[in-house]
Amino acid sequence: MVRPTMEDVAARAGVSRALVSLVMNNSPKVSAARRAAVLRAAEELGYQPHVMARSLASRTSTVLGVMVNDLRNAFFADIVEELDTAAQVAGFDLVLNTGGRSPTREWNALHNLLSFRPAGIILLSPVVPASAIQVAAKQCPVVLVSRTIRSSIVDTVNDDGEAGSALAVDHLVGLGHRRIAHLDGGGAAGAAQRRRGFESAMRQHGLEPVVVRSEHTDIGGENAVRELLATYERRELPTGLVAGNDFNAVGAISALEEAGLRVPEDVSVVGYDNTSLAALRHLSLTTVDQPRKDMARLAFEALIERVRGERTEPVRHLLHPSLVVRATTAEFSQTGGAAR
Amino acid sequence: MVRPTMEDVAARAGVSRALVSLVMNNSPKVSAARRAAVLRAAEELGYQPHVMARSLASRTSTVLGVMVNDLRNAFFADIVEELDTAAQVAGFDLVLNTGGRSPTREWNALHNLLSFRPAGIILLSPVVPASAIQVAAKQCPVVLVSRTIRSSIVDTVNDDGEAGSALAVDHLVGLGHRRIAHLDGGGAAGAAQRRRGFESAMRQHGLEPVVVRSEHTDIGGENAVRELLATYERRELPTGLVAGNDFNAVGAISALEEAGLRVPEDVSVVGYDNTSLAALRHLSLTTVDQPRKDMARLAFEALIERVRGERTEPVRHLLHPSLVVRATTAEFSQTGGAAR
DNA sequence: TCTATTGATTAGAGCGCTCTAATCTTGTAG
DNA sequence: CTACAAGATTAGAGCGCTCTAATCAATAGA
Repeated sequence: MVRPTMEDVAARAGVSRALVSLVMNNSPKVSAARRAAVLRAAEELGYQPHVMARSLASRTSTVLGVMVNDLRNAFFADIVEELDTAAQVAGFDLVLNTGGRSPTREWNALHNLLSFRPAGIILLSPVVPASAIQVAAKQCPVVLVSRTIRSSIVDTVNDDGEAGSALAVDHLVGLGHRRIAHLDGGGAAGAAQRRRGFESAMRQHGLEPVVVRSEHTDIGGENAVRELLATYERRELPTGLVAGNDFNAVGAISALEEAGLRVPEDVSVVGYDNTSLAALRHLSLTTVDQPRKDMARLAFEALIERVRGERTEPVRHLLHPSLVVRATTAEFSQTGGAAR
Repeated sequence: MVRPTMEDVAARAGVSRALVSLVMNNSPKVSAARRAAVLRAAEELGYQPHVMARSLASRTSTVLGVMVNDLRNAFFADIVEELDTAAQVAGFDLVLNTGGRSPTREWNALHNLLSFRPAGIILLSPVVPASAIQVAAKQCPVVLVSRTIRSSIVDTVNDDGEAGSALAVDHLVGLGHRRIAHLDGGGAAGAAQRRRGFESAMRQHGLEPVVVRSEHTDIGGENAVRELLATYERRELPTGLVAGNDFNAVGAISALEEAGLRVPEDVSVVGYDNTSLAALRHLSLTTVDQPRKDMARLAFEALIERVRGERTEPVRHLLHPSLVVRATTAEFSQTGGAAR
């Protein structure tokens, strides 16, 4: 288990430790002969530089701290995957933490990341108070994804939840729907923006926004629809639903079908997030897609720019979502739709 | 961005660096007065030990390397989340890599992990050759999840895919089904075992196993069912389907319903993996559940045992999956099922 | 009063590397 | 043959910490 050090390689190659260091960092000022000798010695010994020692000595870090509040959320898992891909290319390593949606746990996690003296930190939808983020940002560059903050030293990357909801509303209105309801995600991340976007888009169309309190789960969607069914007469029922997210949409569809209403013939439903769920042909959910890849890329780039000191002005990316039209939305028909 | 060091804390507290070190590692041999003074100085300066420096000096590591072939796969994301939770409790930090299902990329990722001189490494369903794993295992303890290997220094944690399929078969047979087909996952991880388990379970019941080549996707499930429909007369069609995974099952259900067959009245379908998909009330898929939490826990424990040197014998955990019965399976009825 | 003994504190070497400055080689011009 | 610049190599300090061994202080025993 005891691994060779630079000293060992130097001895075997018959050169100094400093020369080995130069070779390992492929410095141009090493003669071809020595370089070959060192490389061979390293190969024979199975030598590999010690990242931490290197980091200590060079006062630089190749570590990027990543804290994700919940990795089970496919959205964040996707982002992490993209971040890692970019990091590998750029020669960085990810130290990853989960915050479990708990401020205190996140606070600890953040501390752990900082104790690595990382080059930078990316926080995915953190729930810690802004002050904690500000403290971290004084130690190294910090980029926030799916969270905003008023700070001149923190960059943020968000999708425009308001625009996303507006996209859904516009789509439904374009299909002739007038009575449209939003299933609100409550306190979930991004839910507030989605609701705001829904409301203002509806008003823009001169329509009255109907908002039902719900949750970002399928059960939440079911309950919300039941409430709708209990509140409105059949003929007054909204014919278009803008769900808080895809799970919510699926639940809504279940409850609608249970009540004898067909989707999309009687009611059109739009989800949000474009999860793998939505793409299933079985569901073919019309939904709003957040450009995760772009978000990850921009977050990574913003961080690296700061790390390299290429920029000091804060940057706030607000990405435009897009609508993926599938089979749960259709033209509004007075009569209640044609058969399939 | 320049952070205080132990020296700074020592100076402010009026003690030596060594004493600060003792306090930071809460050694019992420090007087209460000094401890308080040091702690206060540290607090005031916002001092935090430098993990890498500590690691270098102490010749120990709190880093656990984790390589996951695909984080987008919810199964692995769940495992990572669990691993991190355990790691945080035990005082370890995760350095995470993704392998992108590519042997060469995985090989690089593995090297990156090793360059941290981690305390141990956990590989989630790696595709690198066994020899590479063996090489890594000579440098630090290695635990494999969802992958087997013949090695005396590597621990493994797997779910018993054969048993899982058998569970599905037993369930269907118990419901009276006799013509049962398996939608094979092809080269996907674990697919071979699931098929073997299916075949032997069927034979055990004195039944002829029917295997249709498919994939672990919904499209794959649809195509497999279409093939089945094209091959068999209606009355000869399998009445039970054991899908390769949940996505596959959903696709199969789509194709069945498209062909006018009802699930579960005409055909019962069992998935595999118990993804969030299966739990949706809309689908309510009967499926096989892999005990992810247990798998993560056992993997972590196995690694820590090795790290602590408490065990040198390899351990091979084979976990028993369980069947989650939901609404896509029902008793076989000669007539083609009762109404709902 | 002096010496053990125990407990608290510190000096200083060293972990594996980088980096600056110094030294050693060449090659070339005078 | 000397001088010197350019290139190649190395010595050695130092990154922030730990850890062993040494030192120091205070109490107890004789």
